[in-house]
Amino acid sequence: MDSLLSNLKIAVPEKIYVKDPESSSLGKRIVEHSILLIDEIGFDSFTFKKLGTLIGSNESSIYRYFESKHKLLLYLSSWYWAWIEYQLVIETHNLNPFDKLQKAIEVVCRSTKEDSSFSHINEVVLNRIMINENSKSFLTKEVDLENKEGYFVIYKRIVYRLRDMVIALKPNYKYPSSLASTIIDGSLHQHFLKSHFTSMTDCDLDITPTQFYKDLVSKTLQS
Amino acid sequence: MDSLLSNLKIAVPEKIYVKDPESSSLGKRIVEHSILLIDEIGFDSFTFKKLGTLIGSNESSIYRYFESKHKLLLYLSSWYWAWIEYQLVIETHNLNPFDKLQKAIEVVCRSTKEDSSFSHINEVVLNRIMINENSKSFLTKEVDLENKEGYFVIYKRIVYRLRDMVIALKPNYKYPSSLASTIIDGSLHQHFLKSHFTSMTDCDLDITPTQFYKDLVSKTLQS
DNA sequence: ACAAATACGATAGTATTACTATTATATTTG
DNA sequence: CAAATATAATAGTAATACTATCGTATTTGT
Repeated sequence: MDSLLSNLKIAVPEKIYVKDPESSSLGKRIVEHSILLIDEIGFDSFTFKKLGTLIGSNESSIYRYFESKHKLLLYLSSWYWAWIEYQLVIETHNLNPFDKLQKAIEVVCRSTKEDSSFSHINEVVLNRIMINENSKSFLTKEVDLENKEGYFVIYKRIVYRLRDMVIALKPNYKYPSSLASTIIDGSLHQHFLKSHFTSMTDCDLDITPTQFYKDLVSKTLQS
Repeated sequence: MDSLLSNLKIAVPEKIYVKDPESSSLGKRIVEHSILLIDEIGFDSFTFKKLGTLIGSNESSIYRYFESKHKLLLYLSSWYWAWIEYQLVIETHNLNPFDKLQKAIEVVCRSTKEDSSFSHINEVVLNRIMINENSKSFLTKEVDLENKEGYFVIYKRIVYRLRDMVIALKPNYKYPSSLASTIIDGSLHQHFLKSHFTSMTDCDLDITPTQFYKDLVSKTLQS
């Protein structure tokens, strides 16, 4: 899988960036270290100035790639979901409807354990960022405008893929879209609870969000 | 009826505020209009200076009630969940386990349609704020510290109540806590999708998040 | 190889934010 | 009526989230 990925470029909606960070080594360093810095100090405290200092570059140079830190978060989010989508397509290929959905849940709910190192992006850390910060990419007053601009297409496509698998397995189920979006958003939430509010989840070292959602979905669709 | 009486006067953890906003008319005006202003411009653009101007008071006076806008959000969130808990206890009283859980789901998932006007707080608008901003109250780097300080006790108590109802109905179900927290967080998310990402949810004018979660839970626990 | 285009770094500047501190005045209470 | 308390007004600070300009380095096309 790693070798396949090395020939593929994760495609992110163009309007998100001013200049494609994949097109230069500075751009790659910006993305690479923004992930590490956001993970370390949190998105709220993260600034382009701090990032500039960290990578020995200038604040103004970073603005030539991303017009704001919010756009950078949208970029990271899109990249993450594109990467998940890639795994989703490959790993669910050629399975029967039931196994396909079960495998899909596994792909979207599992926590990333290994940095595939086919790129400058550390997927383990990026996964942590998504758990802590992903909601902030759409919980804004500009969400409708940004949605129109296409900034959330990849995220939505994942939900559609899951929804279609639900429909394929159980055509008369009434809430395939809501079930799909609940799994995606809910599993990030369960991972968060696991780290910060252990009393509100059953997930721990032994039980994973994947198991919870696999069980939930199979019971919901069996009857 | 355990904590019903103690919640009649909506009780918020004391450490959240510097001075109890319920103790003065200025305090009440701060809370009342912060809700309206956050709803209008969003929490990210909300500042104490703007609120001061709006209520014809001074920024510095607001700081005597809340030490930061984040603490104010924690206050609003606690107030909201305390108010939900109040309804939860009353409306689920004396029902059998199945009806009790179904009613509980209704209470936590329904959108507020009427301002009960028993206070200066507009519950309809507060409900909208929770849909858009509630996650921001815990998705921070300070979450563990603030959790220790007890800022999330009411929110957690709601999850525990739901969890206990799940256990009462189906003692051998493996994931009662995760199911409970999924309902609470997930229903706010479904409401958000309904307003901004209609293609990712089945909820609309006819179908409510309540229906989706009632169906989900009864199917999950029946088998 | 050379000019032109582009990228980057350095510096400066702006309006706003998220506060803290001080003092003066108004209001409540004992 | 005095003392205590609450509020308002003003000022100030460091940081944020940018924009603008300019000079130099690097890349590129011919």
